[in-house]
Amino acid sequence: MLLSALSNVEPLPAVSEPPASGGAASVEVMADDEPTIGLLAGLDPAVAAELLEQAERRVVRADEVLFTAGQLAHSVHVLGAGAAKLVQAMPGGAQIIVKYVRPGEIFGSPALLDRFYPTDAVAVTEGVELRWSSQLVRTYIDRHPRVAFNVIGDLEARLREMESRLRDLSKEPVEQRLARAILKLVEMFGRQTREGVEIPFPVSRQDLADLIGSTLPTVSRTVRAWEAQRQIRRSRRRLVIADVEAVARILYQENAREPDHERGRSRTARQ
Amino acid sequence: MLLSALSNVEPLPAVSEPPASGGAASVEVMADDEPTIGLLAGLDPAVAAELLEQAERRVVRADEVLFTAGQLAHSVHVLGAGAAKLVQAMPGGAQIIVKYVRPGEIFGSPALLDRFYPTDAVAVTEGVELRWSSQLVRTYIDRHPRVAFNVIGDLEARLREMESRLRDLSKEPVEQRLARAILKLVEMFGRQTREGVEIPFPVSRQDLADLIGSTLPTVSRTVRAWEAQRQIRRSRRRLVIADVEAVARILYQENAREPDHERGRSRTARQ
DNA sequence: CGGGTCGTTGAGGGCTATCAACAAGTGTGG
DNA sequence: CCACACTTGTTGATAGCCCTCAACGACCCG
Repeated sequence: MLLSALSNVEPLPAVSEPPASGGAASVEVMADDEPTIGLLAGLDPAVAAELLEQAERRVVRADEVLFTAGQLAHSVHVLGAGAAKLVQAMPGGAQIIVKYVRPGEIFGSPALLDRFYPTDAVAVTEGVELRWSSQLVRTYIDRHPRVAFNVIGDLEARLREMESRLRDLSKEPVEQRLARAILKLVEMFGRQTREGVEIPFPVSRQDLADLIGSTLPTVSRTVRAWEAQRQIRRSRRRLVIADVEAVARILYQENAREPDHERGRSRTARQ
Repeated sequence: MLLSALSNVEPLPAVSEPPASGGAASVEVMADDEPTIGLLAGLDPAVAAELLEQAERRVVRADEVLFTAGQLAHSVHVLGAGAAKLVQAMPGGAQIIVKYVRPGEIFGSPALLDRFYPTDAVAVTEGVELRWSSQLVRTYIDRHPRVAFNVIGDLEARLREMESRLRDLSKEPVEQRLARAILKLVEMFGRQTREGVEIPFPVSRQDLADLIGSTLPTVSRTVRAWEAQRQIRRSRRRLVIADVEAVARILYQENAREPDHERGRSRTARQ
């Protein structure tokens, strides 16, 4: 009964490593419609199916809050479909978007350690959420170490992603940070349409600002300029990237001051 | 033979959760001299001892490179003593310090997944490094799931730390970021001396800049001002924080615009 | 004591946050 | 279906933080 549309996931592709997600702008558009659930990767198909069956499935509406920061984390979450954002509110009302979550990615993993959720999680589209009680996952980890590796892999990937964002935030101007953020969205969620690549959920200017650590007016101006150059369009609150490569090219404009021909890094080169 | 000074760690304190390391400025100074090795937490003492014995121990000099970014990660690392920094070089020669590592913390965990080290690791003091081949750790994870939880816990903690830094970097001016960074160093490495709390290894202005995403001259100016106010001193290349509370107070100066009395967040409040 | 690294300080200007007012889009109820 | 309220986005003006460039001083090590 809990098992429904998703039971067809059973024949899992074995051990599919998540893409390395390096800092470079590998411009690709998401292909698969059926999410690869990181947590189940590489498991004996029977075990995977069993674990999948025990997930609590739930349809979520857009803008629904999946959990909030500070709650005791009781379960581990994965999206079966849809998308969500992890948001951290700051004193004063500002907020940052820590991450967009796509189907298959684990979130809420602090549950495994009986910690508190560090962020709010908000669905940005209608979708399907799978939840496992932390206790259950722990028993699976005990019996199937592969599950632990899958969690570790996911956390490592997120850590790499955060490191990369930290780097960008420190050293790149808004324009490039914004380009990078959009390219990342394309890579994670982009759907090819006739008009270009579409991000299939609303992304407001404020969202973009919260993603790159900037402000609404600044983001607006920048995006506007790109709209004027026909690189980006907007159709009913959704971003459509008409010319992905043009956006990617922004990353290399005027940036990358030549790496300083001296052997030892000169002083100014370090910053 | 490999087993030497560290064998006395055997009677481990059970299940010591690492401190939550929240965003707030809990001003405390490190107390324990014998590191609690996260990887071994909560294990049967016999197993812990066994695993500890299998570590490859190595004395490292200050400034020694423990591994470099891009290398295939063959082992999981922990410091038995000393301190290290994880550094990510950026095109153009700039770099950022991703993290300072203290004794007991796991680093180089990508090894578990046969990935590549994402950063350079450089010792900042003489110290002791423990290494386990990734293969060995994996067999321990298979047999003792607690090891996996320890890794997960460590990664979670780092993720929280990164989120917190991302938040600060987005929204705080240099002065406060700097104060926060210094307080963090105090919390992680600070030793109480007669003159104040000392960070027991050299931290250059450039290091501080790389830590907060700023530049050497700016950091220099700021720190200089604090030195003039006797909050901070320097003795042979080491930071000494004379008045920790004064530094902590900087976090609250002029910051924290009042949280907006309206019920719904006003527009400007979000940014 | 000399070279090199690291730190200090000044001047200048660009980027972008901030403030503010208006426009456009979206959804709702009459 | 239109009008209205509300949210979201646009655009201008301004200020100021901090990066950049640059030159000099201090410290450390051989």
